[in-house]
Amino acid sequence: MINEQTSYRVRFAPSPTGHVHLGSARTALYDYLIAKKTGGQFILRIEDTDRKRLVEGAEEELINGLHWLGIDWDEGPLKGGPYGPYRQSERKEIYQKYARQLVEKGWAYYCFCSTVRLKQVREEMQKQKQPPHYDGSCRTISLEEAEKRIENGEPYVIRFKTPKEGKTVVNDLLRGEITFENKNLDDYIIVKSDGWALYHLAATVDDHLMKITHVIRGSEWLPTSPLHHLIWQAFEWNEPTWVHLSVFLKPSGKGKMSKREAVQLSNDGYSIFIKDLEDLGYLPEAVNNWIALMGWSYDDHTEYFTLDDLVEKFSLEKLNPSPAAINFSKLDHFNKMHIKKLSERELAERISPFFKKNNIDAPIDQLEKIAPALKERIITLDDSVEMCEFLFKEDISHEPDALLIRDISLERSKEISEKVIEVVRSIETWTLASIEEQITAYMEKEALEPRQLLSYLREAISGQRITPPLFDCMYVLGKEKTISRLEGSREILAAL
RNA sequence: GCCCCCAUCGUCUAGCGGCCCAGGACGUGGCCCUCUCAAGGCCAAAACAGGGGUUCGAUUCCCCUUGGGGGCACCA
Repeated sequence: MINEQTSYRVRFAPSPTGHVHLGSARTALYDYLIAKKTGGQFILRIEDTDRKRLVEGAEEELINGLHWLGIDWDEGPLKGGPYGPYRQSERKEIYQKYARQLVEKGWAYYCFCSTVRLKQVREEMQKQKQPPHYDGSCRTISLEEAEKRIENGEPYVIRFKTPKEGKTVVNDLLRGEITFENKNLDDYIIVKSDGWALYHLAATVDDHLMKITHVIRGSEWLPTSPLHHLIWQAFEWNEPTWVHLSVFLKPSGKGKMSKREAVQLSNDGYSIFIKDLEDLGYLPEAVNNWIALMGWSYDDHTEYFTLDDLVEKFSLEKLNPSPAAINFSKLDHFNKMHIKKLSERELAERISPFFKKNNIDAPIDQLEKIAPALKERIITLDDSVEMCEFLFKEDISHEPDALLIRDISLERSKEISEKVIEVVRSIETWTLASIEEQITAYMEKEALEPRQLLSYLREAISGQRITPPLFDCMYVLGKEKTISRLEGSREILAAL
């Protein structure tokens, strides 16, 4: 049963019915990693057979999300491939053909029960404390009679004829053998009355036709896995290796993510949707690193991974089957780590869009100069705007009181605000080193503490209480602008 | 109600019978460094759900209980 093939063919098969969330992204990532690692192929397949649930733009969002994360597929939409089409909505006839095969082999049957009757049956079963299953009343209809009724235009579905006795054993890579009593299984519908195949049939047929060796999917599929196993057997096809991933729980660890929690999260500056993460200032590198480690580990201490590292180190055997609570402070941590690893130029390029979004004209070259200081202190990319927008704005404002130098008289403050301008003027070569040297010398001369003079200068040139290191700020601001801001502050003080 | 899965610090996890009076990371607290904010350094508190077995020896294997999660659609 275990697949001996060394290069894996895996598929990520989302349905375009909403936003892509962390759980799907992690499945896609694992698919990508194991395909790359084994020199196999990663197939993207769109499962859009339920026409009613389609959401406009969802497929585009999905593709953008994967691109942003750097997860590229070998076969699928946009790329094509030898086993296409890769959109299930374009494969309707294929599923019908195989469904018919199942009927002919006696593994499936036509069912003419109305939804009204089905509902009644279910309710009756529940009243009797039985699993709410189909009662199998159409099982006994002969193929001949069924075909006649179909010809007469009677609506029908196709059901899988699940054995009533015995057991079905599914082999999961992480959990081993899982045994299900057939009597607890249902005669699941595999083709709807509109002629579209349901997941169970469509995915099985596609996985076979696309030569998938390993199916990596969420553990919400575990309860229907015996059905899938049975369908594979009915076709006498070689089953892929099943890997059911754990689910993600909400940050508290109690229950899975609900809509309410998702809203609460976005109020806190977080999101479980991939499309939001970019705008929130997260790096795809960090997101990958973070989700990779939710349910997988490499050893007892390594935590920092690039995508390439992951490709090299990833293995299905180290997957953890237990559910994992989402921990956003860990995302922040990884974001900091990956920001630090960025070159100054790269960081400048990545934060630039956030300045644009805030209508601040921040030249890349300037951003690059402040990048070293920024690297050490921003958590998300957008933090950089708040921290150094004053460098690029024309006007800044002050609370007059904030300009007062601590522990000295107002007169002395005024005097220093005057003199320090001369010191700055006298700096001939505007470099980080000379700025620091001259200011420090002046500070000593006046017997001022750093917390006095430098705090004043910080407020004077920025209007902010928190900035990157002062000398870096002055350096990037430029001599002229520094002087004019010091003059502005001097005026405010003089008026007090 | 029925079926299935899971179970180590608050959280993510290492551990696949003795290396473990349980290791790492995030977060938390303290100290040092310091021009703000960070970063960095050092230190601390913090876990094997409970009960039975198996074994010379269980966090590791088995069973039960409890707890948590998932599923029971003409959705995936």
